[in-house]
Amino acid sequence: MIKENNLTVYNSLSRRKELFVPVHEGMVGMYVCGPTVYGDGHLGHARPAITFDILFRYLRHLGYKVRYVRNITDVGHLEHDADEGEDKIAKKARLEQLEPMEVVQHYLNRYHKAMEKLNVLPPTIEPHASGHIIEQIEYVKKILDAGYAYESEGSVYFDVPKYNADHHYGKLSGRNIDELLSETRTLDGQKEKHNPADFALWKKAAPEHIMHWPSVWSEGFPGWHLECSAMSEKYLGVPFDIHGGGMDLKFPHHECEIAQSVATNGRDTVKYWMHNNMITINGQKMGKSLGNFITLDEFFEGKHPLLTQAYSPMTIRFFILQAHYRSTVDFSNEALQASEKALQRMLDGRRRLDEITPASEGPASDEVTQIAAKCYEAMDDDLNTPIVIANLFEACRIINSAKDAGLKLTTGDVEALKSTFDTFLYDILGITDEKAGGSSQSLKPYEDAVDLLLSIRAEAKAKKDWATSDLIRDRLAAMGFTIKDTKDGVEWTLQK
RNA sequence: GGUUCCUUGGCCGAGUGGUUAGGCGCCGGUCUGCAAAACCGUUUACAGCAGUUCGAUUCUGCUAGGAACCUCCA
Repeated sequence: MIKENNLTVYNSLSRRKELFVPVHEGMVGMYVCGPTVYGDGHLGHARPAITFDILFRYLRHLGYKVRYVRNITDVGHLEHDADEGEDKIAKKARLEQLEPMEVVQHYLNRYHKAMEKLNVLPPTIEPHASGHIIEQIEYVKKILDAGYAYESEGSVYFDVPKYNADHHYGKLSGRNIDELLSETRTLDGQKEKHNPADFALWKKAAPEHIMHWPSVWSEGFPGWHLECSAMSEKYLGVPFDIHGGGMDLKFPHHECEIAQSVATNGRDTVKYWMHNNMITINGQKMGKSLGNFITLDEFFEGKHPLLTQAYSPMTIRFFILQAHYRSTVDFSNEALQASEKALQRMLDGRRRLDEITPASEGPASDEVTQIAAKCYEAMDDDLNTPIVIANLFEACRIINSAKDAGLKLTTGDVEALKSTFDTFLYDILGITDEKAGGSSQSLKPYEDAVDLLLSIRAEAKAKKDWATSDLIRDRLAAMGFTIKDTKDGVEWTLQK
């Protein structure tokens, strides 16, 4: 059963927000371009993963059965000039003297671990490009049959001008063919192409190329853009609902996907194209090739010259969600620290909610019920997570006022607030509270020891023995414990 | 050069043709043996110029600055 809703999403193709209506009632197929696994995941990878995780979670919350496909690119991406067409994965493998698939597995494992820390749900299907060579070869054949491709020296190229005569090549990125024809840079292999704007569907492997497969054209490997067309259609059918990815993939990657799909199917296969914006560092895109990226593990451990401290995965997640997914967001320690504190305030609010004793029986007030309604409204408005968060902070203010300023809440208020937090903060935004789960058995005796010290301090305080009480407080603080004297007694936490 | 887009208060970041974003910080207050923490409250903005309008931060044009893409890239 689908919840009553008016979800609108910004469709990059139409450049406007559109009401989301699935192709098949009650079901959603979404495909998101996943990572190329030849290096550690960095902050940039977290953006699409989290953005589309939110979409995935929200669609499921609304009651849709969602098939979420996110691919693993482990073949086919070419290095530029100097590498002479050698596959990126293969190149790295040679440098490290490992099997290509060993490199893939290594980085894929690390990627999965980072995603798990960020509480990004796994997609329902995670296909590897290397596992779909047959499908990709079949796809090339279909494009050849449709007449939009040609073979040349063992490689197969997509005939962009021919395609553009029948359809519009460039409609997603807003490019027109004339400028592409005149401005595309000359790369090697150019002579084989009829036109510089044409792109490879199948590439004949050079002798030193490690990863290659047999085909009727040559021993080679599939072109850069083919895997997403082949795998999305295989698992989601035609047409399907949502295709996502980073904005940097609009051209050429997604433009070429559209061309391939339209050439094969004679129609558009994607209903909604969605693109997350970039994360910048000092105003510039964070990326592998720019050498200015910080890996996720470096964030979690604080080990990078640009980082003044470690940031927890939840801080990173919250930081990303505090900006809209279509805006660029600029990394800085100051911004991350602000998010860290903001997240604490949010989680404290939820925890304090459990400590509130309702002042009376009764239904929830309008002020309280409006919060959830506003959260739904914000999510429906193209996943406006910053507004959701702002509304949850409003809920925090109410909770804190009840706790500290005598605001009276009814049983209905408290229940409604709990439900709002659990739905939006935990289920939809995917924020977890690491402290809420209770501690592991092995730590218990140590925790008891800290409690014991603090109870001695309490006795000292009662006797106005400030020297002893301050000694315990200050020495514990020096070890990394934060001691909080609250109205209801002492609380402590250990900073990681 | 082309395409697309951005410029909001000390900082990060929403949004809107007239009505409170939110967070962090600052400041004030409550609490406290002191402190920290916590909580409450407060603060102010829409790059510049011109136009449309009763009224523009929000629409249009120009100027300045910046970004992404045009090459693997989230």
